[in-house]
Amino acid sequence: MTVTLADVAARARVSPATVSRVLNGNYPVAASTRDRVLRAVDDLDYVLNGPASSLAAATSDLVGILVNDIADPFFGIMAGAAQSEIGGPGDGSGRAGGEKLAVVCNTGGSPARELTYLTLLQRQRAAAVVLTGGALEDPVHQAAISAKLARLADAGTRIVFCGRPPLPGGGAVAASLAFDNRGGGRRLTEHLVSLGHRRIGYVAGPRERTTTRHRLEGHREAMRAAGLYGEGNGSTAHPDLERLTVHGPYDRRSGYEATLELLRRDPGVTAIVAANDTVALGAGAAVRGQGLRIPQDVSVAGFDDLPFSVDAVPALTTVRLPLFEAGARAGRLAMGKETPPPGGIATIAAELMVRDSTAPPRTG
Amino acid sequence: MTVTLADVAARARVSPATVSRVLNGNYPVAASTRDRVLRAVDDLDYVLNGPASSLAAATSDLVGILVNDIADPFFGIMAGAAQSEIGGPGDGSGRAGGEKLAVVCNTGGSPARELTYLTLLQRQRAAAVVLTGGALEDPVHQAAISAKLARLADAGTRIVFCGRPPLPGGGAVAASLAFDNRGGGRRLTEHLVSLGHRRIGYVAGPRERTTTRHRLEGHREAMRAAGLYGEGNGSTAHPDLERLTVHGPYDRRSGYEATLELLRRDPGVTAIVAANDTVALGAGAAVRGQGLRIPQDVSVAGFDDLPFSVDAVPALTTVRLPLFEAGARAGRLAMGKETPPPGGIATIAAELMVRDSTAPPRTG
DNA sequence: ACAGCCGTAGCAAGCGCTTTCTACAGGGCA
DNA sequence: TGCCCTGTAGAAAGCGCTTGCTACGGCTGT
Repeated sequence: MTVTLADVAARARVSPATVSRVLNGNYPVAASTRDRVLRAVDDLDYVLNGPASSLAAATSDLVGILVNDIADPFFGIMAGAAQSEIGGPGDGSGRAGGEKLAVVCNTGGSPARELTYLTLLQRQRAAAVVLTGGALEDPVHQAAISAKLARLADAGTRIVFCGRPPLPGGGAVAASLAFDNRGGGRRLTEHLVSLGHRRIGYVAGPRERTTTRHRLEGHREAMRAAGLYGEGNGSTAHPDLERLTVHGPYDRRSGYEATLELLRRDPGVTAIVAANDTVALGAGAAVRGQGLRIPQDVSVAGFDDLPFSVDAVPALTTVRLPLFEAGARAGRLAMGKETPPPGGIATIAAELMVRDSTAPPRTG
Repeated sequence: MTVTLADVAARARVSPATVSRVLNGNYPVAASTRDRVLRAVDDLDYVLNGPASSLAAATSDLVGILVNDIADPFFGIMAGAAQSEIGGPGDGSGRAGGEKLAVVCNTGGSPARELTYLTLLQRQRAAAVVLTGGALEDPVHQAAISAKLARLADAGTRIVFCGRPPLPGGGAVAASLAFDNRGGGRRLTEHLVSLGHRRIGYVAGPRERTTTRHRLEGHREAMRAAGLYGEGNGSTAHPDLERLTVHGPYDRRSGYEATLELLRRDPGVTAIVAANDTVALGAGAAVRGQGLRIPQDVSVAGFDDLPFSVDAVPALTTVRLPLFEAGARAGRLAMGKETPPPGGIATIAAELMVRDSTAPPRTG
């Protein structure tokens, strides 16, 4: 049926072993022999049998990239960047070595699917796995993930976190690139406070996610530092702070509805901070829907600085995360092309981008 | 080292064959035996060796989804929908059968990478491949793709096109879901014409792509039908039509720059039609940057109706493509869960969404 | 009561590669 | 001239699983 190594060997009048060695380039082969083999490969249009190869060599060239939501550019940008570092040398025809199959797997934010994908990847004996985005904080799930990653790791799979905080135990993970969500959140709210805002509504992401919590903690740090809403710490916030916080998924609809809710709870809010830019878009729509102007009546801010944010009207004040750079670095780490940061953990800075959607509150 | 089928067999006191049959559920096994085996699997935390399994069975559970730009929600939405249909029954723990590993591969629009991924998938003996989005029209590349797909197909891989026109020859492809880009483009321009616009700038996508061409052809059909810019057909358009068309990649920057160019070439344009919503965002920014108001001075329209379009200010008039539905259907087709449309080709309707970014031109 | 089945389980032969070990031809050196 | 080393190629033993075929016990049918 399909062409096998043996067929190529026969045509090139060498042994299968030699063909294998030519293809893998990991053993000296005389130039004339190599040419003969390569010609035979071309003539027969031979394609290596991946499973057989992986079985015999006990390794595969699959690299998995797990994302929470593939339709969200936040993940798309990171995944694309990672993939570009993994997918072999440039986009050349290169039948050369390092060719890996970088694939992205969409968990939809579901812990069960995350685990399923990890198992599938383990089954394929993946060479590396990159986990992107915030993690669920449920201890049961976290333990399951840890265990799974440990097994993957000692089967030789390299594990990299990208935009995801390190595991409590550390353990199996080769490298963690974590965004400074807390710092970014803090600086964003500081900016608002410094403009004169006091009543700031916060549209948070889904509960129990590290990203959500860190950004929210940064926000509250800034609020408290400004002497607003007294003491209290992460878990026990001042009641007014709780009242001005609404949780929801990371999508525009959630931003829209949460903002309406916020405006209802306290018609006096002068600023809305959203969990991310997509949510901020929905928030902005809700604000305008109430007949309020941005930023004159209500300031709106996002997080991530996705490409569309600069084109929003008015241009969105947000926190820039170097998604592309982080994804690319994660890809290199996964390939072993870059040495991990000291301690295996790197924190990636988040930069405040002040644009036109925030301004001082209306006096009076 | 790692646990093998034989280990499980030993622990369950059965033969490896029996374990395999329990796991695959394709052969009668006594209930008591099955239980024993499953317990052993759990006890040992056994995970099937995918490559070995694929080798022996001559099939794999990999399904590849090729996209042009993973950071673009246009593709993300389709890919996510397809993946959700492929990834097994719900997100359940399901160690059940149909579990496939749906993976998305980002070609970045590069023909070479597209081919590379196809080869990699062929190497893995993928169960199915879904190709999404417009295709390059270069005959050489098209022939290469056709040949590759033919080989994949007769190695048993199911091929599905989603949002991509059928191959000239038809051939290997099991099913093609094609968007009615031409019709959508036509209706969009008809809408503008009916509002009274005559000088309409067109920011087209990259050359030599089916999507670009079809949308542009639809636009020109409408222009000619309105008696504007005389005759001429697809390839030989009226010079003025050419002058009001600028090509560029599918990103906001391209939209921005192309629009500036269009405004320079003819300061009298009263409407800008963009290749897609992302480009339209950039176009809108350029229009405003020139001190012009949307839609009072210049109308702007997009294509795709991505989620953010409704939140643009003003809300974007565009053409809605049912990306999620199409992706899901493609996923089902790839899994063989749905019978292909007659002739293997289905055209998916595109619906005009009139919103606030288009209005009659200023009289005088 | 015996032949024949049906329901289960095991045997063993691969699937198409990789890789260790062995073989062999030249060439350099003493 | 003879020996050993280097460079190159082949033989063959798996890698861990699937599956066609065989085996065997107990039931059914007559």
